[in-house]
Amino acid sequence: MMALRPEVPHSSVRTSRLASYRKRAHDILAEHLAAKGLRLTSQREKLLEFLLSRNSHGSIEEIYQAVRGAGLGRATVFRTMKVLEECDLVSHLSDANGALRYEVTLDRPHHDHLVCIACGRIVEVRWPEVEKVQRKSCVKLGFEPVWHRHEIFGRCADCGKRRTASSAT
Amino acid sequence: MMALRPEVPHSSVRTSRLASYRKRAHDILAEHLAAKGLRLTSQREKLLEFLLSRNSHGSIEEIYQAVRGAGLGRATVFRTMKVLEECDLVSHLSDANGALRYEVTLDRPHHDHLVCIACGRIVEVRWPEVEKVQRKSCVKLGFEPVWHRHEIFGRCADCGKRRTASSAT
DNA sequence: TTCGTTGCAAAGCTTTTGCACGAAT
DNA sequence: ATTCGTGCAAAAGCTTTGCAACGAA
Repeated sequence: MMALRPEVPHSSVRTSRLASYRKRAHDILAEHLAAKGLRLTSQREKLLEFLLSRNSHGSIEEIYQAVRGAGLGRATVFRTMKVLEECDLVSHLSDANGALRYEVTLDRPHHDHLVCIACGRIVEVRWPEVEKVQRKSCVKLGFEPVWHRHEIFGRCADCGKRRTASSAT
Repeated sequence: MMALRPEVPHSSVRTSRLASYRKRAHDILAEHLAAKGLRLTSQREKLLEFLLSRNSHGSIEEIYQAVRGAGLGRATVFRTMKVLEECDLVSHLSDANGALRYEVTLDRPHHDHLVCIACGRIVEVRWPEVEKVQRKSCVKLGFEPVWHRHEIFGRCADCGKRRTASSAT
């Protein structure tokens, strides 16, 4: 069921830069809340902190299990993820069952996902050409895009091999 | 809430061709069922018939409301849509709320969807280049695609205009 | 006759909501 | 002191499942 792996923003970053990255994320949240007359609570801070430290397409349930020890309720996780999405710190995708998953997007280029239906692994792929085609289509049709979802479900290399090994289809 | 509009397979087709189209769909279903040792029931036929006659991204609920008069239960609609999807007569997409929607795919080229979050309208778009990019990526990564989902959510031309008319954002 | 299929209602999941208490400003 | 946020549990969607009756082969 896909453990949450610790992951660093881009590739490997020095501690100093990491700290500033977190600070920036924190500031973005604080500003967003202030601008909307909302409050910076310990729950919102803890959840953001957790996401920044271990970021890998976590489902709400996984995220909740990880932070409930810190006293966060399930409903708060749902509610807070929405707030974080509003300030573009995270964005959601949905897994094969349609359940929500989130990933941190601050400073990360846009990408789409290949989702393995056998092991649940999620691979990120960058498709600049695809984005260009999409944008052109939308302009042409007068369609104003707000968000999109582009996921390919199938068998990853490992699971494909494992399958061929036992029975040839 | 998107009425189901009558729609003809491609553009406009003569009755004779339409009849053969339906017959072919029926045959595909019958063969699929026979091959799997399953049975051709009146419910499965009625549902297929309905979908062929009025095909437009119907949600399960809409489809159910349309055929319940004919004595089909909601569970049967869910179950039958899965069977029809297995023989490639229909395929599903999900709307902004994540609920299932189905469309007939027999003889229809692959396409993706622009979904209006204001009025629910679904526009189909063909993106051959996007498909090519996807295929290449999958081959390169050894990822064996099974199905995919590519939907852009936003405001359609009409809803965008309607919005600008009242308040400028 | 056999066994897949159906409708119904109950159960399952994920997500949302109502409410009283707690906390940020 | 306000007013928003939180946790809990209940409620709400959507989909699946158990089961006795039914019907296709």
